This record gives sequence, C-alpha cells and structure tokens, in this order.
Amino acid sequence: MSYDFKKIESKWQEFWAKNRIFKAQNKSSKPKFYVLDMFPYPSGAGLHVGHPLGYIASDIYARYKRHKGFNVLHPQGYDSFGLPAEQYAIETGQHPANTTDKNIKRYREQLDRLGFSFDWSREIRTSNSNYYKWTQSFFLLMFNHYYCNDKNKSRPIEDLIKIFEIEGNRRINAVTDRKVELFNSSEWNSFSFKKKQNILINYRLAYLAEKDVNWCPKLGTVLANDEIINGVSERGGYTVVKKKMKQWSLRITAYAERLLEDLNLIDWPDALKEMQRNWIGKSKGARVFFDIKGFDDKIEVYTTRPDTIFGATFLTLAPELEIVKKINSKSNKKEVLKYIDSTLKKSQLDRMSDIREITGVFTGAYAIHPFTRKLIPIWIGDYVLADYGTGSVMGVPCGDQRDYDFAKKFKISIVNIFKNVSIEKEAFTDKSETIITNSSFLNNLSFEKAFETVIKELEKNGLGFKEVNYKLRDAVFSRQRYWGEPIPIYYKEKVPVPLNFESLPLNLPEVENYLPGKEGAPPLSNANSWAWDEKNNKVVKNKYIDDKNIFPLELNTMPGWAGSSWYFYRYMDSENEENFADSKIISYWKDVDLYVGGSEHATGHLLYSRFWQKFLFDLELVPVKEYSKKLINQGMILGNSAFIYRKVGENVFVSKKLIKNLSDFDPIRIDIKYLINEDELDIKNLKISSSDFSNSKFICENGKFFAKREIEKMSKSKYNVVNPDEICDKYGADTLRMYEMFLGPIEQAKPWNTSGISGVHGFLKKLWRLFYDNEILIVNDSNPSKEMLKTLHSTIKKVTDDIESFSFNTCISSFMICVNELQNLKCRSRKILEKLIILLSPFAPHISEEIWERLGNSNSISEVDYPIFDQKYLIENEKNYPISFNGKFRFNINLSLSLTNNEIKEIVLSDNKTVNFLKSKKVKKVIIVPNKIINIVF
RNA sequence: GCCUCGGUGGCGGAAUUGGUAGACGCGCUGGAUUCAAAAUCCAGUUCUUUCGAGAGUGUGGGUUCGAUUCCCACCCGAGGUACCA
Repeated sequence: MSYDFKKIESKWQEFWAKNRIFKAQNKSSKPKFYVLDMFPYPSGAGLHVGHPLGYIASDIYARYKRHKGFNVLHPQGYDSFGLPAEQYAIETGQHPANTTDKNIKRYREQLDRLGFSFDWSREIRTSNSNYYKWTQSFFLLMFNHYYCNDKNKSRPIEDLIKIFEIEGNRRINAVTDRKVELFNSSEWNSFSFKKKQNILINYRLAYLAEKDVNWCPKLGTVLANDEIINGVSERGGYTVVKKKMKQWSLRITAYAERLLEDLNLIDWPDALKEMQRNWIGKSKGARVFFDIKGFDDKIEVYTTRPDTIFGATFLTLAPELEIVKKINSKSNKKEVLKYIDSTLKKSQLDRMSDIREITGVFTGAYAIHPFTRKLIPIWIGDYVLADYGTGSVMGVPCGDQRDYDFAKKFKISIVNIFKNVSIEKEAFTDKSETIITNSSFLNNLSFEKAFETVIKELEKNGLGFKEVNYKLRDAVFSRQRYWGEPIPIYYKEKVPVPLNFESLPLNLPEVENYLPGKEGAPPLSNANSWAWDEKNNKVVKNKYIDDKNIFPLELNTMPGWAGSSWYFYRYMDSENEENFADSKIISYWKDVDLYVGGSEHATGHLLYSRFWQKFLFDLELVPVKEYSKKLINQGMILGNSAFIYRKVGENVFVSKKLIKNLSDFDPIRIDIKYLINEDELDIKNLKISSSDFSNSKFICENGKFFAKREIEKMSKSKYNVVNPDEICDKYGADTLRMYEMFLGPIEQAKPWNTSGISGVHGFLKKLWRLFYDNEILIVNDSNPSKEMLKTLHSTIKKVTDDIESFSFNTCISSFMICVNELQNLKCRSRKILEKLIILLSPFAPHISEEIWERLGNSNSISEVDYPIFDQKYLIENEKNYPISFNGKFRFNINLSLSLTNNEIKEIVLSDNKTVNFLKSKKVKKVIIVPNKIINIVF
C-alpha cells in the first residue's frame, strides 16, 4: 500500500467537518488562545498559491497550541464589501451580492482542500446586514462622542452639550479640526437647532467637513492617502487630483499620541511599527506669530527649528490659505491669483513629478519679525502644504535646504546664524553640531539650549508657544460607491442627524444601476427608496421627501476598512443579535494572541483598527488598549513570469540564447502553463491553445525553444499564477502545506518554484514507509534504542523551539533529518513513531490522522498532547578547545575543557553538577548554566 | 533624499548569545535495482589546486585567541515615504 494522499485527505477533511473537531468553546477551563488571519477579499480570480501562505502558518500554530492544551479560537470570514465586485456590477449589471456569493463559494472550496482547522461556525461576512449593523452602530457612537484632551479619552457629546449650557465653550479642551468660534452659555442657549448642530459637528469623532480630498475621477470616488500609490490610485492606477468636498471623516488624529505610544505594548515587527511611527510623524517645535504690516491679522507659522528664528528672512504660505487673497497687494494680484489657480489644478502625480522644481510668488505684503521687528517679505509657494501645521512656514535659508533653494532662486537675502559653518553651497541642517550666533539672546547656545530658551521667550511675550505636530491626517470616511455600508445618517435642515440605534441595520437599497447618478451624485441616489421617515423610524420612498417627517438619507457609503476595523471581536460571538459580542465572552477571549497577515496593511487596516480599538476601549466596550499582542507579516510568494521574444514588426519568435541585440525584439508575455522543464516552451500546445500564435514562426536552438523568466508579483494579469488546486491534485495538501513553509522564512518574499516540491513530497512518502512495508504495518512494541530516543528528543526540542519562534522552514528540515535517521536505525518502535507523528500533525494533518488511526487509536490526533522534550536523552559529545581565551563560552550539557593558558588548566563539567578546575588568581568567577553559556569573569 | 531591513555554493536557504560556515531540500555527477522507464536506495557535490594545501559569507578597514555574527566607511538589492517646515 502506498501513500494515497487523495483518499486520505478527502477522508479526513470530511471527518473534521462532520465531527466539528475545531469548534471553539466560549467557556472552557483551558487557557485561551486566539489565532487570527487577515480575512480575504473574495476576488473573482480565486486563490493562487501565494494566498494560503499565511493561513498555513497560522494553522500550524493553531494546531500546535491545541496540542499544547489551549482552547484555540481560529476563525475565518470574508471582507466582502469592495471595489472589484462593484466594478464588475457596473460592467455586467449583476448585483455585487451575487458575484460576491459566487466568489466566496469558490474561495471556500479552495480553502477546504488545504485542511485548515478553522472554526467555520463563526464565519462572518462584512457585507451581511447582521454584521454591518454593528459597523453602523460604531459609526453612530463616534458621531455621538468627542475627544476630551483633559481626560485624554472620548466622552459622550451630551457631556459637552451640558458644559455648553452651563458655561459655553471657552474652557473646553477638545480636539477639533479647525478653530471653533467662542460663545458663552446664554449665547449657546439662544442658538438655533441648525447653528448648534453646526458647532457640535466640529467636535464629533465622526464629522462632516469641507476637505481637500484625493479625488479619482475615473473611479468616481475619493481615496484615502493609503489607497494612493505613487500619486495614482492603488486599484487601477488612475490619476488622483485634490478637490474640495464635503466629506465624513473620523478623528483619528485625536488618538495620534496614543497610537504612537502604545506601539510599545505590542509585539509587532519592528519594520511595521516603524512604518506606523513615520506615518503618524510626530514632531516637536513651536508656533510663532508674525504681525503683518498694515493689517490686524497675524500669520502663525509652525517650525521645528525655533532656535533659527534670527535666520528667518521671509515667510511662505500655502497658496490655498484664505489670508493670501486678503494681504496680496494690487500690483501682484494677477500673478498671485494665477499661481493659486495653477496649484489647485495640479494632480498628485504632477506635484510629485515637479518635485524640487521651485515655484512661488511674492504677495507684496510684509511681516514683522517678532524679535528684531525687521520687515520680511511674505511669499506663497506650493512646497508649503495647506493641511500640515499652520500652512505657513518661516523661511530660514541657512538652516533648511528648501528655504535655501527658494531664497537663492528668488534672490531673497540669506543670513548665517551658525558659528564656524559655511553656507556658501548649501544649508546647514545638522542639529547635533549647531551652535547659534548672530542671534541676540541665543548666541553661543546649542540646538537644545536655544530651542528651550527661545520658546520661553516667545511664551513670555505672547509671541508663540511650544507645539507638537503629527503628519497623520483624519481618515476620510465617505466613499461615492454602492457596495459598502450605508452611513446611518439623514439630513434635516441640511444638518446631519443620526438614526437611532434601534432602527439599525440601515440596509443597502436596491438600485437600477451602479453608476454615479446625476451631477456625479453617488450611486445610492439611484435608489427609489432612500428617504427616512423620522416618525416611524423606517426607510421610505424618495417621493415622499416633501412630507414634514421625511428626510433624505446620506448617499455616501463607508470605505473598505470600516468592516475590517473590528471584525476580530465579532468572531468571538458571531451570532449575537443583541450586541456586537457578549461582554462576558469578550472578557474570556479578550484579544488576539497571534495575528497573521501582510505588511501592505501597515498604514491602512492595521492603523485604523488600532484607532477603532482605542475608541471602543474609551467607551469600555473592550477590555484592552491593543487588540493584537503579536503580529507576524507573511511575505509574498512571487510569480515567475515567462516572456518570449518577437522580432520587431514580424511574426517571428526567437529562442532566448540566440538573441544578440535585445532592442530588435519585443518581449511578449505568455502563460506559464505553456512551459515544460522550467523555461522550455511547448510550442505545439501554445499554437493549438492560443490563436495569437497559430501562424507564428519559432526559431529554436537545438530543436528547443527557451523563454525568459522574470520574478514579479503573482497575478492573473501577468499569466504567472499557480493554482493550489493543481498542486493538491498532483502532490496533495500536506505536501503543499509543508512545501510552502519550506520555501523560506515566513516573513520573507520568495518566488514560487515548483521544482523543489519533489523533495517534500518524497519526505512524506518516506514517512509512510517508516510505518508500512508494502501492505504490512511494520510498527511493533519493541523498546527503543538510545539512538532512537536521542533522535526523537532532539527533534522534539528543535521543532518545538522553531514553532515558538515561527521558523517553520527549519522545522521541516528537522523532520527530514529525523525520518532519515529513524529509517537508518530501522526504527519500528511504536513509542517513537507515535510521538513523531503527533509532532508532525500540525504541518501535515491528513497523513498524521491516517497513520494515527491505523496505529489503532480511535480519537483524532488533534486532541492528543504534544510530546515533551526530555533532556536526559540528549548526550552530547565532549568538546575540547585547546585555546586560551577571555570572555564567554557556550557548551552543551557535558563539558570537558582544557586550556593551554598557564593560569587555567582544566574545567571539567560532568552530570551538570561537579565542577573541577584549578583555581587561578586571575579568575574571579565561573558561572555555569547547563546548556547555556559558561561565563568566565577575569 | 530620508527611514527600515537585507547581501552566505549552480538555486531556495541553515548556522543557538562571537566558537568546526554551507544543515535540510532542489539541481548536478557517479553507482545499485530494472528488459526498460518510473519509483527507490547508496556515494559525491563552495571554489582553486602541482592533491601538500590554499582561499572563502557584497567591498575595504577595525575589535578579538577566534567574526557570517560586533564596530566604522563604502557598494548593491528589497520595502516604506515623498517638499511634513
């Protein structure tokens, strides 16, 4: 009997599903362990071999933890709202829900073949209304809260209203996106409903505001910063322009400091934490006020180098600022307006390609230096961003390269305020070597000293104050799309009013088509029933909108990251109708112990979900500040694309090595299924299957035609995808699982290469032969030899250590060595072989279950305890290091050490206990820890 | 430009905290079994070599009895970021 993986794998997959082996219990005496995968977006292309990489790793760990006696929660679901389904709907008229269902079915089939230990009873879909009901409820909570800086947490908006009623807003210390006018209590109480709402919206955590947003005309929607790659849309690669639009935003900036600070609490990859730190972009500096000559207004600038204030020779304002139009003099008016206009028209891409090209216009106005009282010119320039800091900077040419270039180009004076430094060629920006001169009371101070001194002076004279800034922007939350969560808001007197909680979910309406409506209105404007009956709390037809109780509903939907910001809590209690999850169940599972997913979500999902968590934490809906203790980023599996070369202008293809001059040829992408033996082209097959090539001529070398291979991202459009189904058919899921782990370190990107898979498959066949000689089970109850025990226990140790550190690739090596050694030792001992098979079962669960059963066990192998390493079976060889040394040594358990050094002759360690060595005057202490370092201190 | 990570045979990659570099797998070479193939098994496989040995972990220095590992400078690659004052 040989290793019949097809029969084995379908048998056990059925068994696991039927017996609900992996169903997690919400009550258990066992310790809990929550293993989470980033749930997939079910695209139409199905899975390729790259997708399951992370799932395999997390599945191994989940199965391992079950063996170790944990109550493991390992769920899976679908992030099923999203753009591709909608684009497909626009093209074909099919409802996105239908295509999404179809795709999910296909995904599930593919996932099921790989033998994952998911608890499918907890499956969730973000596009189901019983799920997005809660996403909507969290939006309402954000709408009904504001961020209180004094308590440093979110508080109910009612608290704020109460304060307004008693004393107005003068003493309020809350996060707002712009300055709010000041009022006292009697003023507040006299305000109309509309006016009150327009004030409150400035404080809400979910707020509506006119914003410069990234508008993608081709997609007909706005995009968040993290959805733009190199100035074009991540999806489709379309141009993006700045546009002013009224948009919903979430006040993530209120949490900037906590998001930064709490990175210290979590065990996430350093690279990813660093990305989040940079994205948050904290900087310390000062705000400085400049008077404007001839105006009452002041210009406020933000600077991280207030120590260089005496080097400021001009101010530059962002062209978009309101004040620009006010202060520019008549003589320059035309030029200034033209410049403002051209800035607004530029697309993201233009602005990026124009990088370092210096442009700007003098406004004709002058500011007054706060200390010297000298006049300095006010310019505008698009290198100053309107939405960072104050949108204005003080130009210090000697201390900032951009200011330096600007001053040089426009012949503005440059003052050197650095001691013993030349600024002939470029600005001097090294803070650590800065010594200030030529600067009145700051002379001879270092950067740190000058920084503190000048801020004190500014604050004393009311000329400015210390300030911290963040690059992080509030998250735009409106999308002009159909296939997303409706925002539970209606408009009364053009003011947004939240639906009450009881009327959720606000279901996505049916629409006739999914394109934008009139005048670019979002697709929801195409719905006939999309108005809110306030009295009866229900959706009604738009035609009643003139009725005094009926109001228009919000037309925008939520972005893709809304549903994924809290889904890990829904898995805990996915059926709950009363709450997003029961609070007792939440306090049992608490948080995610291991989260596995791609690093491409570093500044998107992984930041938004942390923000969402902190908000829920403030409301005491969740028990922890961070939802995921540990995160592992799996690297991408890359595809190996194939190109063949066609002579320019001819239908003639030439084999790779015969080409001398590449410029005479066009590379043509072909599907890798037409390749045999790595890079040889199957011309016959290609000609038959693809009409494009049926009349082509192929020039071969030695009768064979070779293609060029190139490593790039695996994708359907690049014709380089490898389908896991094919691998399962040919080698089985256990082989695929092990091979994907064997390819290399989990977090590294690595190209897919099928040629190595035979080694792993051969291992499983060899493993089978350890138990079976043809038809006969050869395992017996003989006692194992010392060597066998040593092999087993060193494998237990290596594999356990490596699983704990997520080095799954070296685990596989250890298994291979173990099986080889046991084969050589002709091991037949059940005591050894049973343990080996348990050890292997997280990696190759199907074959392990099968063998386990054939050995006469009636329970599932997943319910068995993991073997425990016993040190006594490891006997290390004695090692001699005939050298003199100074410092640390590392040995295994038994040690004999001779030294040629005159001072120490011998250190002998045996049985971990007796230590003999000749005392030396120079040796102060010898610390010996078994299996650790021997530290000899001189 | 800045930030982060990395660079080891023909290839994917091992090497615990500074202690025999190249584990394990692929590929390749030779052999066994076979009518033959598949499958399987055994041996070899960093490079150079006058077969004594010598060189060798991107390059050049340094620390150390000893460096793939630590330090400095540089080169190359991947990812992130894009005028953030």
